[in-house]
Amino acid sequence: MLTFVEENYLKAIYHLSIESNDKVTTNSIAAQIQTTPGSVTEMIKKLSTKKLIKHEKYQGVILTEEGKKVALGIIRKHRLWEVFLVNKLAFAWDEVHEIAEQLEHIQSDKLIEKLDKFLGHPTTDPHGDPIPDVNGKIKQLKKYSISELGIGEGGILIAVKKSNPELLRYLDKLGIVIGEKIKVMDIIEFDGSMQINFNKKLLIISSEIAKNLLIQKAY
Amino acid sequence: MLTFVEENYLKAIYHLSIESNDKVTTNSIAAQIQTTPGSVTEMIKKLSTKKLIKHEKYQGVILTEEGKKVALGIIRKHRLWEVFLVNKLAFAWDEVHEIAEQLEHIQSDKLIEKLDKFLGHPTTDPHGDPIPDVNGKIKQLKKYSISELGIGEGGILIAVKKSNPELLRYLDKLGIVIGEKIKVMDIIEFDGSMQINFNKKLLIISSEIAKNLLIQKAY
DNA sequence: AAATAAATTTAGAGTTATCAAAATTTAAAT
DNA sequence: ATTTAAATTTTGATAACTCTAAATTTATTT
Ligand SMILES: [Mn+2]
Ligand SMILES: [Mn+2]
Ligand SMILES: [Mn+2]
Ligand SMILES: [Mn+2]
Repeated sequence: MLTFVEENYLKAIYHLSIESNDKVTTNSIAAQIQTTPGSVTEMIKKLSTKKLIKHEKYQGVILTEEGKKVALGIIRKHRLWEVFLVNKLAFAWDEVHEIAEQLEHIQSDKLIEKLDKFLGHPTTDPHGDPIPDVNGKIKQLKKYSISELGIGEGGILIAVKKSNPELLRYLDKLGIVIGEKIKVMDIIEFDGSMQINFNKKLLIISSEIAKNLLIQKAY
Repeated sequence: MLTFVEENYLKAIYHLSIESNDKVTTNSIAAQIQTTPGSVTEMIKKLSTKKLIKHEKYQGVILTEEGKKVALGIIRKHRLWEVFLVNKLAFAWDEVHEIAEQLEHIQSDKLIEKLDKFLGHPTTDPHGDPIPDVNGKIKQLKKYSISELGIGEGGILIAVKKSNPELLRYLDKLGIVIGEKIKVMDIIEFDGSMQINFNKKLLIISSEIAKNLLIQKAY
């Protein structure tokens, strides 16, 4: 049985490993979890002896198969609870992440099975992120940030990179929601901001916002 | 902000104070929480400095108004989650207590408000226990254990004293459910077991079971 | 190739909660 | 009123996690 803290470390390492496609560094973990490098090193030792991660001194860590399975289990719980909060309790999508951070640690396999059924076996959470299945299988469909696109390119908005409440509320304000068509109309060289066509409306977004909008390319 | 452990102590002290109508002893807390008297004394000091309980050395503790409010808030959460688990996720009534023990510590006032609304503002949990309102008001209608009754007396079964899974499953087996009429038909002097009329069926129950069946007297 | 900078680990110490066992106080029995 | 028993508190030690600051290793400049 893992502690609350151990679970959070595994989840953080998983997320960082997806971003970097490589070994995860001590400092990046410290930044993600908002703790100090010294604490991270301590926990790395612990998770290593439990064979949840592999670690060579000064060389960063990677999750073992077992560690990855645990991490995906927590992410599954997190995202299912987010669906519950939005679809059943009528929370806004920017309010649910913090609460799900707590709910993801509730221990009961049966609870998650029943919750999944109650929600109608959803495949994505309110921010467009895929929900791993019971066995930890996750459908990672290739996502492109619109900041990588050129003029005239576009697709369907499927997710938002960071579930930051301020970001999500701003998107609400602009009328940007998941599932609609988005297309790059112009790129302003000066600051990288973009003119986009979202659902037949023209909008200007900063490069910082653009980075956070993830699409599935339309063929 | 209280820790998980502090919350559990306050809840335990509240429950014990209801049973005893008096100061709660160190040993009874230790038994309830399944810990040692030494640990209880340590925590008593901590909760006293936080003014959540009052304590005189060797004389037991009582909750302050603030402590009572906190305890009732946790009980409110516990019982609302139990309703959710039974009514929405189709758990059996003997399966929910353990999970609610975890869920009761999730911190979010808004979550509980919304959950309460989603459940239709229930007034009792699946075991018949009253749910405190947002302000900590609890409708403690007078409950009588049928073990205190004489032959011919009875009422409506409104609650079960202990939410012990084995007990609850046995009651299921006997067909004993909350909300139906119950009446004492005979008392066997030898071991205190009782013959009861439950919902027009005759049943024999041990004195141990009888103690746990709580009724509201019919007038 | 040295020197400097950055990242990582180690060392030492603090917090919260736990336990077993000893010491103290209160309650019960003789 | 003593003695004995029971309840409670204190003491000393441990576990999990945290921090700051010093020491070490690796990476980057010059
Ligand atoms: Mn989230
Ligand atoms: Mn978390
Ligand atoms: Mn319960
Ligand atoms: Mn609890």
